[in-house]
Amino acid sequence: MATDHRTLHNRVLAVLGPAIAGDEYAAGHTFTLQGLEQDFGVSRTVAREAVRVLESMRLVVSRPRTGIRVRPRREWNIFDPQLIRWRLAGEGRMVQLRSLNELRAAVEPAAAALSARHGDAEERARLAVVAEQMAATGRAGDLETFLELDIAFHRSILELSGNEMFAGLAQVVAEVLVGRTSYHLMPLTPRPEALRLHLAVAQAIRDGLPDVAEAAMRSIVTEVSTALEDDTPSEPDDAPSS
Amino acid sequence: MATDHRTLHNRVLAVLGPAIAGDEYAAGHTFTLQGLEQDFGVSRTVAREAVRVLESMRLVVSRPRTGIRVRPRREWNIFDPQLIRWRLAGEGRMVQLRSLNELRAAVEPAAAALSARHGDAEERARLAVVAEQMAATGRAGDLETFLELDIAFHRSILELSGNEMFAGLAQVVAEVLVGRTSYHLMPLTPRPEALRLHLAVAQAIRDGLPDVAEAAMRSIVTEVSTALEDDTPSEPDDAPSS
DNA sequence: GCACCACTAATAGTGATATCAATCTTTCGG
DNA sequence: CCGAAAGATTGATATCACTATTAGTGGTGC
Repeated sequence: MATDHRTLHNRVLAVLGPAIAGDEYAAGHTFTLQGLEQDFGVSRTVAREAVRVLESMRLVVSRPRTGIRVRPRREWNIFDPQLIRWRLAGEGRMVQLRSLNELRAAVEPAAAALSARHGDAEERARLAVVAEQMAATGRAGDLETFLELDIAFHRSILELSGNEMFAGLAQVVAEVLVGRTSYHLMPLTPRPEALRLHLAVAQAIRDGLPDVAEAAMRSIVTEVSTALEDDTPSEPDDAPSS
Repeated sequence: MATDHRTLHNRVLAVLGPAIAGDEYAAGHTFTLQGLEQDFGVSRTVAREAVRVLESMRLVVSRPRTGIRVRPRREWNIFDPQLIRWRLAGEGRMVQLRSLNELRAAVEPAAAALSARHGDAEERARLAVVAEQMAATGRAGDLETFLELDIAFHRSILELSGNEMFAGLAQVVAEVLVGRTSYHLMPLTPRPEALRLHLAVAQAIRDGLPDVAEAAMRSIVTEVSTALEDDTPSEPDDAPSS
């Protein structure tokens, strides 16, 4: 999940990416390769490779004589999990989380229904086990393990749906959950209602009840929505690796 | 929308990207930079930049001594519009379209409802105009203009929803519509029912009726789903620029 | 005098090449 | 069985020639 920092251009990206994604540079701001070389103390090759990546995410365009220009936000590839992580690290965190949650509200119930219909029986059964483990670690207050299980739970459902695009969102959902935890937007011990709902989803999927699974999943994400409205942001306890 | 082919590395990508995305190389297959240099007759610089882009899309990983390895498909950033276009050009076109349509079925009705609630009044009114134009050009059999209007219609709704993530899907939906048209998966003249539904969505959004807008939009995408089940694939009439 | 067009020059990015460093894998020897 | 060395491949730097784009500059015609 964490980005590979072995290469120099990735280390440049780890600084430049969040800066652009966090709106520190207005759309239209231009960099030059030479400027980047100097600012980061890297060779031209490295600077260029970093720019190529930003370009493929549509954060910037590079043109001769003009330099490297920051694109308006609406042109960005905002489904890139890397970009999501960068944005969750910045100012617009809460706005971003609310957007992402609206997306989850649209997709995850549909995925749960599909999973109940088409998912592999063995996998479906395993889901209930994960939900039980979530309840146990949740009540014990082991947030780290809980996060892992939570990610596994939602990932399994998105993958069980049999739809590649839904499965592709697993990475996005994982970023959201990690973000919510590391920025303390998660209650210290998960709400019992949430734990109950996860179990309900798992059982409905296991028992092949699409409508029940869909409704329960919808409850999960709408519960998160209301929580996000109330909660106040805070500093990360452990800066997520970009 | 079309990719910029002015740079060499983009021309390399235009060949290599569709080849990998189209499963011509199994997961685990490795390239070497030297091999790419020779195959494409480009310098190391260019080959590396192309690899960097593929790497940022998570299609490959590059490691010393090992080379450039193709990742399993489930790790790809399948929401990248570039990648979607590459995949729509390949064998798995129909599977991909069905997945994308299931995604649309989850998202677009929700977006339509949000637009009816929160969208700017002027923009909402303009939607009905676009729907009328669609009906006119559709009946006239002007598929090219129809496609443009269709894209504009869906893009407007996704943007009016006020949710950045939904707006980000506009690019994805556009790729789908372009793909369906250029691979002749679109009827020669749009079905009257579809035209009627687009108008219904536009009017419901204009009149601030979320539930009606949502239901009508749901009808649009489910109609497409059933159409996709029956239709048989065919060759592109004009290869879409990658 | 003003508008417009063509030419010119400066400025980035683009592409190629050479060279060395770092790293991972495999193999071979103890 | 373990560890060290060798070999292969990417990673990084430096440098040069090329090209596209823009801004200026000057001339021409109205």
